[in-house]
Amino acid sequence: MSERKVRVRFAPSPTGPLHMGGVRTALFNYLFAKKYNGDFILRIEDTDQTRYVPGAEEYIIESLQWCKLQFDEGVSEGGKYGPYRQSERKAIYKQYADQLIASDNAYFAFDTPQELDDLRAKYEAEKKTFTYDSSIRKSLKNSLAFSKDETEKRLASGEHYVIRFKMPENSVIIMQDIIRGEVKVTSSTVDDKVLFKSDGMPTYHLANIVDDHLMEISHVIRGEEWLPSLPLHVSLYRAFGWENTMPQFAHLPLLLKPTGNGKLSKRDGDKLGFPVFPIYWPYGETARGYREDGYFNDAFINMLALLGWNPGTEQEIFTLEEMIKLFSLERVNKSGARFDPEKAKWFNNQYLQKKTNEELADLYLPYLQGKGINAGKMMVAEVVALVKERVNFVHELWEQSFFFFQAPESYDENVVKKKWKEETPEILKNILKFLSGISFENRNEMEEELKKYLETNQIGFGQVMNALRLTIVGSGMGPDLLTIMSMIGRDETIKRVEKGLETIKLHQV
RNA sequence: GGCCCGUUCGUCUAGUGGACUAGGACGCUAGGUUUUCAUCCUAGAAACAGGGGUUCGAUGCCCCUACGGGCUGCCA
Repeated sequence: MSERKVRVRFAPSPTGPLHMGGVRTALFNYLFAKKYNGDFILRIEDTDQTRYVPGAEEYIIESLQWCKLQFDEGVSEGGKYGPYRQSERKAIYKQYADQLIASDNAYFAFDTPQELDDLRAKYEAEKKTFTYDSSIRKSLKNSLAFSKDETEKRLASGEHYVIRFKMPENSVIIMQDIIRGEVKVTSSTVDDKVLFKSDGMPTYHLANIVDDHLMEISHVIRGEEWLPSLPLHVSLYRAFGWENTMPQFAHLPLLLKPTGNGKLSKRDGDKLGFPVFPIYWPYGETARGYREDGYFNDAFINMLALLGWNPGTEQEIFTLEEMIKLFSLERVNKSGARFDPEKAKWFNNQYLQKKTNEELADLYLPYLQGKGINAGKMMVAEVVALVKERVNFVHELWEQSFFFFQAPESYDENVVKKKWKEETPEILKNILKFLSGISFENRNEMEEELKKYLETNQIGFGQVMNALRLTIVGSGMGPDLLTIMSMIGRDETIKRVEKGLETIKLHQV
């Protein structure tokens, strides 16, 4: 067994906001690394200068920070395998491409993008697919087809060229994937991928092999969309002579849309009303984030972890530490996981219910201040205790508890219709007198008094409570009414009942 | 089209040849608790894609079909 230190990398491309699928890939890498006391590395794959988006790199870092996924090495942590930004490693790649040319594993190609586009279009018209491979490479413009002199001449003249991998012919490439087991592919079905671009930058394929090798990456854990290029990557390791230190591969199942077909994409969020990104993306076409939508970072991570992985028990709520302990790539599913926004809410609910009233009060206080309400923490904690089980998010606390802080501004029509009877105003007027004569200090004593009062006056409990609630809360919802009354106090209670008596009567006319 | 990967309740999943009357969770439905609403409790509906093998025995192994997904760029 190899005693190699576990080193994994998360290698996003800074082309926009990182979506939740990417966060999950980072999570699985992190869990795996920490489980084996290994290193978790951030490498920025910015080899495509045309797709670079300012702010994306910072966004990625902030997102993962919010998720509490700490890197051991990376663009901001540094490390002895740096630099960790591929654009800053530019000088490294050319020599490796040259090495492949020298060993006859790669060749120069002079076909212009336009020529290739035309070829693809021509093939398309005949319902065929153009692939730059061993069957055709000899008839295209490259150093395999040209004489040595011709190639030299073109190179010397400064003609643009790319370096393509000379994919081995007619061999069966057998690969091992930790999640999927053995995967076999006939090499002839893989095309001669570009390794080095005419702008002097490597493609992903070259850069990722070279960097993983140089950075001593032990395991490559990435999305399933990379599985088709695994034969190429394995062939590259072989061509370089690095097969004995080649990392082990694990291709994660994709995250699918909640409804319809296909993998989860940016647009789905707007359409179905849930965030696709971890945090708010502020540039260009902005996008909402889980953080801003009120999700707790640990709930978000927990939810993500269970999409494609589970420890085989019935436990569903895990701390990061528990996940690290229990994680294993062998227990990652093979099939794509459809994301369910409803279950995401449930996870947040679970985390919210676990918080203490004081913790929630601290989170709720700024929200209240935003509404212009200055309430003490003790009082808010009391309120939170009464309504927290009714909400999934901190911001939902407001609609469940606003009546502790301000009088209702309207009255629910349906409740008025159902509970506001002809005799109601008369009953409430009498209740008003009763209320001004009792203490509001103790909720239970209030109930005793009220019961006595209702009994002597021959009034039913429900008859008065529903209407009373309507005037105090504005609808038929909320926690125990006497508790609410005792908390807002006698003056406020009486004010609301009087206002209700006025307003609701007017409604009836 | 070609290549590759996959397929258990609507969704996330448990299941590693007999323990399966296929378990849990979300959601849904019904009942109970609650003066209201929500919570909570209880119950319920709900799945092995289809067909062939292999085996004494297939959810689990093999093959085919169907369906789903990914890739097919000088993108990653």
